[in-house]
Amino acid sequence: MSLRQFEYALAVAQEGSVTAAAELLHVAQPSMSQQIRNLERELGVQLFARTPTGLVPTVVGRAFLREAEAAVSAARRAKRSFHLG
Amino acid sequence: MSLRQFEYALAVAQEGSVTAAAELLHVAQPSMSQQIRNLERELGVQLFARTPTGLVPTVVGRAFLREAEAAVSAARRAKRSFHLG
DNA sequence: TCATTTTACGTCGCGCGTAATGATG
DNA sequence: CATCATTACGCGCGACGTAAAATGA
Repeated sequence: MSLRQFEYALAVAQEGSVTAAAELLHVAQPSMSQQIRNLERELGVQLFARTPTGLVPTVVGRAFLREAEAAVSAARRAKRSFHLG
Repeated sequence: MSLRQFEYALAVAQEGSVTAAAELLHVAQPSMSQQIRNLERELGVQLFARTPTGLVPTVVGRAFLREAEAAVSAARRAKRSFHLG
């Protein structure tokens, strides 16, 4: 369970497909597909429903994505926090 | 820049030394020392001042740690988010 | 047949532990 | 010399990309 996987899941949710999310983040599409599955496997939960045209978040997926968004945002703030103080 | 590194930095800040933080998180002490340095190198900032008795956060370190805490908390909530909805 | 995801597989970076070294009182 | 951190080094896992296969309209 890594920040990178969180970013992947958020991108998939935003783009609606693994393919679009992968090119958005400049990674190979199978790599992203694999990481989404790894994340679901580790959590023991299906985050996305597979449709012929892409992936759509499940109910539990949406709950997860809200927290993942908070985690990624906080991590980005952490990365830049020293620019202020 | 990973969640694990965030947890390491928080543990070091809490415990006041790499040694204590390492045994708290059940990792070898040099491994944690290395990760702290990797984190500082990646950020380009010294997060902790080295003293003979351990490590104490710098000013920028404290700013970083606040955000890191938020990121780790959010990640933990994400991990358990599906237990509710 | 075209768009998608998934599986298979080899590679490479990196996080880890052990051991050795450095630094400080 | 005791106690801390750091450096050195090798191992193993996992994230990645390429290629091939599956699935569906």
